[in-house]
Amino acid sequence: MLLSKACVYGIRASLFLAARDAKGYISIRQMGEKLDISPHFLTKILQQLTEDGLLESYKGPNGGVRLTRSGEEITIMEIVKAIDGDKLLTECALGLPGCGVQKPCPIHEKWADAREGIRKMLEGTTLKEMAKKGKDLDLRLTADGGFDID
Amino acid sequence: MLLSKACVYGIRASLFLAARDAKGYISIRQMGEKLDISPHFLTKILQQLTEDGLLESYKGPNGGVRLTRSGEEITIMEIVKAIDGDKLLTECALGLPGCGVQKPCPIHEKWADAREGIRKMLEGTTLKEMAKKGKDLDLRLTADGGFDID
DNA sequence: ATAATTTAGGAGAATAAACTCTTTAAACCA
DNA sequence: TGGTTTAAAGAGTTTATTCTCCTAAATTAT
Repeated sequence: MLLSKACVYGIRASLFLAARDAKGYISIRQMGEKLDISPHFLTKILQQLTEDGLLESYKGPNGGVRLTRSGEEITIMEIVKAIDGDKLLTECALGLPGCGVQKPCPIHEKWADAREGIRKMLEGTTLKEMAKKGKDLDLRLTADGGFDID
Repeated sequence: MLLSKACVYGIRASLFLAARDAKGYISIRQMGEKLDISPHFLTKILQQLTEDGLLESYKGPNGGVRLTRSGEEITIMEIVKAIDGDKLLTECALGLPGCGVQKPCPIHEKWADAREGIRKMLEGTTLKEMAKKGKDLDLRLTADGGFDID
């Protein structure tokens, strides 16, 4: 699999946040229910995004999490890096120790090309853009198969 | 990770076979030692390739495995499919249940493009081609970091 | 025949990933 | 102050992957 489940959950939750019109905090429990992700697990995942500065959290009643920056400025790449790291974009596809530019493995170059495609996709896609498309076309995000946020 | 470890091991072993000048069987134990992969584990993995018809095996002294077809005709795609299946090329990147053409998720289209890059890489790379490049340039394949086969 | 070599097959251990539960800390409200 | 709501932190459980080991079956050599 390209992305870990934790990473996918993180993306979906971030997308959910970007799609919300409301600016305030929303609780992770609520999000978990909407997205059909265990709230406890989601808490763990979003903690990483908070540590990385992508989200900010607030405790107590009416607390929760929200995006620190506008959805236009946040790419999926940032979320992937925060959760899965950047091994997807740096590591050799055959995982040979020490494979690099000096002494590459036989598919190093071809894989580098394919990887660039992935990088472009991740870097070239903002949360807002995805959220807008999702809302306009009523695409699939939440557990019920729709894009209803509120 | 894009490919499972088992899959990477399968590719490296197949590449090893394609790079050999000798036509006969070679034991999995020998290959495992050269490639620094547990022979028992490698046996399990290569069984899948044998079941899939990519390899043929022979028991007894001087037995082992060999490619059924010429290395020119075998692409990495076939090995990946035999070991990891084709979920990498069919499943949605966000893994949403039921995501498809009719009701895609918001990154469905972009991911489809990136995925095509991966598919082209896997389908467009033959074992022989990799083996030749590996030998010519003495690239990295075996545990010692070289491409010495015999 | 008997022993040696090798793949096949399956059970099991070790590790990692995914997920759950409990406790703690912060913030709010009555 | 005391209770409620929420994220944070960490321990524990389950599941999947990776890897090891043992036995069986096939083939060869003596």
